[in-house]
Amino acid sequence: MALKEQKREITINDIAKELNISPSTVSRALNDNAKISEATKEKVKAVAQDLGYELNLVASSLSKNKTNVIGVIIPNIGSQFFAKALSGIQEVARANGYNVIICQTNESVQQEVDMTRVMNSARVDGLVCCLTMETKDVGHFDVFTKKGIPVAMFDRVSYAVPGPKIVVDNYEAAYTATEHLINLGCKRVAHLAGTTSSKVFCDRTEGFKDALQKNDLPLLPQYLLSSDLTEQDARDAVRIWMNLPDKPDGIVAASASSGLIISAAAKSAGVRLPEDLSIISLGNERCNEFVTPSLSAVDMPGYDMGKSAVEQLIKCIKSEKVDSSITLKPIQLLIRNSSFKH
Amino acid sequence: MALKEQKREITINDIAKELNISPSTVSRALNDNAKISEATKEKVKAVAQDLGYELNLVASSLSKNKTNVIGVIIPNIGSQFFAKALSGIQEVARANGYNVIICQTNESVQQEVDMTRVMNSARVDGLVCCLTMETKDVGHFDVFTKKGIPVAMFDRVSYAVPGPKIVVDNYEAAYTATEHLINLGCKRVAHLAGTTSSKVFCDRTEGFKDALQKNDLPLLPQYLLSSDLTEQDARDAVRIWMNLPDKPDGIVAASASSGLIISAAAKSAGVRLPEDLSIISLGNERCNEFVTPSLSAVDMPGYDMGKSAVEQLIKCIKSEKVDSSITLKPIQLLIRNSSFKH
DNA sequence: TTGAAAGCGCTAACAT
DNA sequence: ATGTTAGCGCTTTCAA
Repeated sequence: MALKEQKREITINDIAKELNISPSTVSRALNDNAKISEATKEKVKAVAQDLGYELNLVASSLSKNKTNVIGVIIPNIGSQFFAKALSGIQEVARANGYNVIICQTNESVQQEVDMTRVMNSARVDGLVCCLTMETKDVGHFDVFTKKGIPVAMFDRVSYAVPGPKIVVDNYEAAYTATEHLINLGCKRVAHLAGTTSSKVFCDRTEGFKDALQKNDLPLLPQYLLSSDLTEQDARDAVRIWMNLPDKPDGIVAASASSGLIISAAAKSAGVRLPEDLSIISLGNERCNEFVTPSLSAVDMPGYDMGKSAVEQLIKCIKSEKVDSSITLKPIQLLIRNSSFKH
Repeated sequence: MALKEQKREITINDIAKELNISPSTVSRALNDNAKISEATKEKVKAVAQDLGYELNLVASSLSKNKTNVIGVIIPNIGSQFFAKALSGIQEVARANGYNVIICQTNESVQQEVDMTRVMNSARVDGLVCCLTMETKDVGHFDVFTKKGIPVAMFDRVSYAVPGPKIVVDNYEAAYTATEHLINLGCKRVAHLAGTTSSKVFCDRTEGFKDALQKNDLPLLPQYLLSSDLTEQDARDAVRIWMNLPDKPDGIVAASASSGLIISAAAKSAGVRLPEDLSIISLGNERCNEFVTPSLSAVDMPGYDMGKSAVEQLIKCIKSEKVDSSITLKPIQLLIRNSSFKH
């Protein structure tokens, strides 16, 4: 136990006194203001260093009415997609001198609403956001829009909120994945879909349906299961499908995690992969390479999306214009052994 | 493109004018000060709501000399251990009204040093930190210690910095894992160790060595490989070991990721798991359950460690005492098929 | 090139 | 129970 030492922080006033100059000169010198002589700058910086001065960002923010902080609201850090996005966000932010404050919503709309209030109170200069799967109403972003604080959204976005959007074509992702299975020779392709309240998952479902139709395959209702994509949902889906008289011979999983579970469940049910059943997941995780058979996937570029979101956001902050451009990031079909034609 | 609207923020002064009372009364009312009449509080809150007032945390922080922000410095968000820790940190922080600003060091000491400066400038109320594998000198934390700002460290800690420490017994983890393989009948147990500049990995190596010794197994130098645990390192290790006349029949991997790669590499080299080779990794990831054979591991409780770190930190912040207690979190041996006795 | 002074929005000691 | 006032540390007009 050590008592808190009451060493007051060094301020620009301390530096000013030390040099017998005014605080404003010190401030300007430290900020490399053009009108300050090199001599003064050097002296000021030397003393600052000597005294161990560090800018008080709180005071600076208050007086500049700018915090240099970007707020990030994401559903959960646990998913590799978001972890990568966060890395991208972090890196670009830091490289541009922004700090990042982060909140997870855990897919709860209420938490999302709460978090926007926190971000507003913190007076962030901009917001990067991926909505929860359930977010319908986006009124909680109005406060930023009204103040001209830009909000960049990625992946799960709402076009009702102005600001840059970074997305992938989820329809195409599912279409490509489904067609890949069909090209492999699959005749009975099933889809474990996500919640219908999320556009991302609706698009994926549409892509799935259209791929079947374009390839003259019937869409059997029992082959299209919608769920929250929990572990249990995935296991249930496999159980249901494998008890059908006409078992599917191909499965498109709406998420990376459900794909992994489907594959594991099918395997332990004695289904031979990929001979009897091909599987592909929408969303790729590191693990997909390690399982047996390795799991094919459509990769969504998380890192890139996070990176672009902040880049666009900073552009808005700097220009004081809110640009509602849409950036479509390319997806990538990763064919692995779970869907390999022999 | 929308032009930034210049709507000034609502302040307590606006509320004060509206009600013909003083700003301090407003401030007190909003903060539920005991000396303010219920009637006034209600009026103030009603008007605040009406006007869409939101506390300016920047101004509040400056005047209170307290930001309600906790800084977090971690090596990388990509690892599941840190992602979980971050979740724990986030949750406890938010539940206690703290915001969290996060920086990744990417295992770079220089970045770690830079990040401490940022955190200092941001005047965080406390710091949660997991050191890089290479951090030796910890002078960059002195600035916090001197000011009485608590620094809680977890996993990779330095006892040279005062403050709570949340750790696991890495010696025990490796000892337990190694002995588990020995009990299985393994006679030639190898260890892919991490860098010797990190205490965590040194402890693990010691645990490995001692388990061999206590069980009267020789420690052959070629069975103990130290590395940075990159993907390439893991592959190289497998190649080296599998070309030995006396191939190991058990491997203890110093990290979760290296364990997964070792297992995959061994499999594709045609080694039968677990018949010819048992594998266990120190650190568990979701993926360990999904690979074939499922990969045994010693689980390190990331979520719990993050949670405790913040709990202890907040205790220090509130009491204005820096408590250097050490919390040892229990580890868990997860026996899966990669080390299963038949 | 530098200084003086006001102000960012809130809090808190002191007064009433 | 409420008002007055000063101040947190910095930036920024305006003046010199």
